[in-house]
Amino acid sequence: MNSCQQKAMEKLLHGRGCANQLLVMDHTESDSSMEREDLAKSVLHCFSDALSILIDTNHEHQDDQSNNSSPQDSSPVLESSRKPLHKRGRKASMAESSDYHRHESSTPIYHDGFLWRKYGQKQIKESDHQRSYYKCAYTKDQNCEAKKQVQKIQHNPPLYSTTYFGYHTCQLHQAYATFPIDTSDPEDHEGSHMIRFGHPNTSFFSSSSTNSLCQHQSQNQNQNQNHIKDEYMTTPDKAEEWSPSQWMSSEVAHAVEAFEFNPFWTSHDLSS
DNA sequence: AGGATTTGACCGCT
DNA sequence: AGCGGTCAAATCCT
Repeated sequence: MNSCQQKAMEKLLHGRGCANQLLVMDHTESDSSMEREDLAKSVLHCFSDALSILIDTNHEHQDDQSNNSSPQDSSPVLESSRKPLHKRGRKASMAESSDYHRHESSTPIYHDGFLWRKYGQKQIKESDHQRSYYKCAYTKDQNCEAKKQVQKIQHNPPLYSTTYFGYHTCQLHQAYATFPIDTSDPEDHEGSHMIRFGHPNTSFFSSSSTNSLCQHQSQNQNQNQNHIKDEYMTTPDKAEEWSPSQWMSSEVAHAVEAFEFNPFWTSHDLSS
């Protein structure tokens, strides 16, 4: 897979993360409707970005072919992958980096499908609000260099800017795919505490007996999963009630249909 | 106790 | 020199 395909895949995976978040939100909470809309917009944004990348890549590929360039030169290399990272101090401005994307929303995006660890907060000049710095929770474990910055940019109405830098090389997204799917009797949960999350129709479970990555994730997403557990384990008949169009804008619902979007696609699915 | 967050210091870039 | 990104010790939280 070349870097642009990987970039596009990352966008799609991020979109999936947002979609997951969207799916697990308590849609009975009226005050979360704005956040749902913002997440839905993020999903659309990610799809648009992925499409743009793929279209651009296709054009570049065609250009390369017309220029008779060698096949190994046809994969554009991300600028960031060439830049050496300093151990400490300011790099070339992150916002000047080519591989970032920015979302603006009325609520800060804390839960976007990835696990983040805050590593700094700073008052930015000519801004009334502080900027928070996050890096992927698997930075050390898996050398994942994805980062994000969250900053309130407007007070009334509240507006938050979330900027993502770099790409997840961690296996978190694959952990979703490696959660065991329970094919046994749904009543038989002996020895493992099954937590169902995501789309109620997908029989998608996390188990306390899965690998450490999954455990880590399930510990750190307690808030999410607890309410999912509460909602879906106690009311299995919710499956009948689920409909994307109920709490997605029609725009998003159409996009999901158009993409035949499945929030549990794996990176393998996306790359094949 | 261990992990996450806060916060002041440090560092490189402009 | 000032600014912004990062580090790491201190502190907080569970």
